[in-house]
Amino acid sequence: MKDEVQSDAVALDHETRAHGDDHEALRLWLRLLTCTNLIETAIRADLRRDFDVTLPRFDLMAQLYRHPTGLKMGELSQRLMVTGGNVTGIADQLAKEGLVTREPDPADRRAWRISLTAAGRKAFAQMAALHEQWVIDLMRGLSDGERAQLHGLLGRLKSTITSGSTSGSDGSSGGSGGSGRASDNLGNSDGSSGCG
Amino acid sequence: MKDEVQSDAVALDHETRAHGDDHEALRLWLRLLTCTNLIETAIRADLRRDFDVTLPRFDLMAQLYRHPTGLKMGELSQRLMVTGGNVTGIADQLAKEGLVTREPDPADRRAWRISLTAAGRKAFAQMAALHEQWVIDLMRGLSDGERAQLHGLLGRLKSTITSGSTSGSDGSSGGSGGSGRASDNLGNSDGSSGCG
DNA sequence: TTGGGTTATTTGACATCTAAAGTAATTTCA
DNA sequence: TGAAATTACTTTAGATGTCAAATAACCCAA
Repeated sequence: MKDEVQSDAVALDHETRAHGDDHEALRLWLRLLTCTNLIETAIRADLRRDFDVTLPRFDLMAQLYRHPTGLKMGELSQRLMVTGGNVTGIADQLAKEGLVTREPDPADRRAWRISLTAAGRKAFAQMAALHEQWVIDLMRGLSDGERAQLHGLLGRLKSTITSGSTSGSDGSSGGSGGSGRASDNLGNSDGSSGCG
Repeated sequence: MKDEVQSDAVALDHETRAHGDDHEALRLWLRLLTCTNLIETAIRADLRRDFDVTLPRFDLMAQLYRHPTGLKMGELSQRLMVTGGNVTGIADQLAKEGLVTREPDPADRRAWRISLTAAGRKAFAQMAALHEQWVIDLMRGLSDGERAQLHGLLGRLKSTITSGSTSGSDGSSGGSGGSGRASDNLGNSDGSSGCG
């Protein structure tokens, strides 16, 4: 084992792009992006290795696991923070694999109610435990206090973004605001790649 | 202003999936994911609206902007934290649009050296200024101190993940470590969607 | 009750991405 | 030197994702 990996070897990533004269807000954003990418990549690999399942499928099942009653496509779209069309595809596949069911919503003929099948619920439960352990592992370098502090700050950041949604500071950006369809999915509350 | 937006209206997102008995590390991860998604979605929409450019293309150009000498495909792959095949595709398109050039690396016939063309450099410079303003805007809800603190904590998290890469805590996860190819891109340093 | 406007999903065209396999050039090392 | 192991990229197949347009069902009001 070469000893060069540890000490000075600066990792290359988004943040590397940051420059001395960049605003600290920009550097903060790049670092946030890097952390998310690192964790996501790790979990994705873990899920594939141990369960041969993809992250989006896992995420969708995770949401359903919390709602035995089932969720509508739109609700899934919001919680997963992806477009409706995307959910259609993933749900279709899971249904084809017998992990979820698609049933017409009794109260609204336009909507569908998606829920986990017994097989899906069982499969997810197994994955969830391990998944949670992976996340705990990834975070174990931070102390309890640091994690709490980080959680709090991210909460502030989230509410900041969610509320001041008009975006266009005052600079030169065009007017705009909610454009077409993508904004339908905004205004969620916290992420979905959780587990059980 | 309606007072309903602030108080109770819980946003739906990944974090919504978190449950009372979930480990706090898991909730932290979901919140981190949500924040990243929110910012990414906003910036993606801004880029499309004002410059009709996609985020990955912007990111790739951002990296090159910092390196007038050019970067090799592999370096781009590392910094952008995506697979090599992905970079091939995006670089090809940018080349076709005349924004970057692909030249054989004089020192290594296997490698290519990608750099911005004059047009690409000019185009990026225009986007960068506005992009940085958008990010500053998105973060303006946090005080200088909070941003600094967040930056620091994320830095700790990043180094934590980067170093303790063996992943399998001690729990039941399989052995593993670097699997096949994706891990080639790990070990970077901070994100890439930065701007000028 | 009949329009018109809104909402829930799907579809289609494309742009990203990953994972895995293939190609070619470089290094290592006996 | 010369074959084995590496490294840099590309390619292929398939899964995600977005955006915009199309459908269908719901809701409100005149």
